[in-house]
Amino acid sequence: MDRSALFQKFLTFTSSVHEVSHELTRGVKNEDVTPVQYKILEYMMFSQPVTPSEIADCVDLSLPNTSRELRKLTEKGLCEKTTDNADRRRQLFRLSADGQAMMGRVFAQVQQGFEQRIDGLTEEELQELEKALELLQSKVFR
Amino acid sequence: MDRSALFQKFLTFTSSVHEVSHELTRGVKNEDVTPVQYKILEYMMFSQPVTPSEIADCVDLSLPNTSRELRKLTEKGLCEKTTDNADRRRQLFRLSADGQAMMGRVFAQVQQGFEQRIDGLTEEELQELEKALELLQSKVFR
DNA sequence: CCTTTTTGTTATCAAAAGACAAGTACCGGT
DNA sequence: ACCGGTACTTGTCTTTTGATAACAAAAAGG
Repeated sequence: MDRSALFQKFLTFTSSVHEVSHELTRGVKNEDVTPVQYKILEYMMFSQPVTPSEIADCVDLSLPNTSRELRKLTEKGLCEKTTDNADRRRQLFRLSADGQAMMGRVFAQVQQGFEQRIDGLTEEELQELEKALELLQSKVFR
Repeated sequence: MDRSALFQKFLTFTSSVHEVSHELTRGVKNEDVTPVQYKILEYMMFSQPVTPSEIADCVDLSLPNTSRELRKLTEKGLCEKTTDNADRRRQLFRLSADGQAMMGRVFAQVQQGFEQRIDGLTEEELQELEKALELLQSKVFR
């Protein structure tokens, strides 16, 4: 196997993935959140509740800046803050009803774009697709 | 096939791809370019020469801001500007020797990270990998 | 108690990025 | 030669993001 050729394919592939996901989330700009704020909300969709430290780690933001953006999101009514009673230094953030609703809209749009892309594929092709996703996920993108 | 389940896998997959490519290009911050400037240089690696309009389209930047960033990159000696003689309104940008060298370093580092990830895979697994990349590229990320 | 450490917030400042108005130079057609 | 459109540049202003110092509150461990 020619490793360099494989690497080339890897490069164009990742570039395509970026392009497509950018394309799919394009409509997010309608909503009143900045890119960084969106990343935070997206992260909160997967794990809730979260502390500022966790967000800072995963979204690659300093703690002070994370705190600032969380405050802005809270002011916009997209997330809510509570104090952890087990350790009162820790603050727990979760999406508010509005935040849930907004991210729901975004994901629905992304899903629709995805469905459109795989529209017309046979059942067999879908199965191959799933296998390919799992394979790459387990062997390269982990 | 459960489309929702497939969509879920798609989501976690793209998120993993982002994470990994972020991880692989982490060292770029050593070089003296901003993220936007890096995207421009990366684009120039694939197609050269390019006009400001093409860059603006592909990197999703307004023309004035593209022009500004290209000026900065030129001042840093990372790219060069020439006028298209066929149409003297058009400006052609290409990487300078320094720019080529820098992007070469970055790509070498990315390649090394990639090799490391696929290290230990058998010849057969590599073949499967290639197939999977091609499949996803052709059916979803196009 | 009394440090020390952890967790988070606030306040600034600077750099990067986005938006937009205005201007220059060139092309293509008339 | 003129005119409308294209390609790009310049200048300016705002917002977003990044970095850092200083602070407060709670926990952890003597």
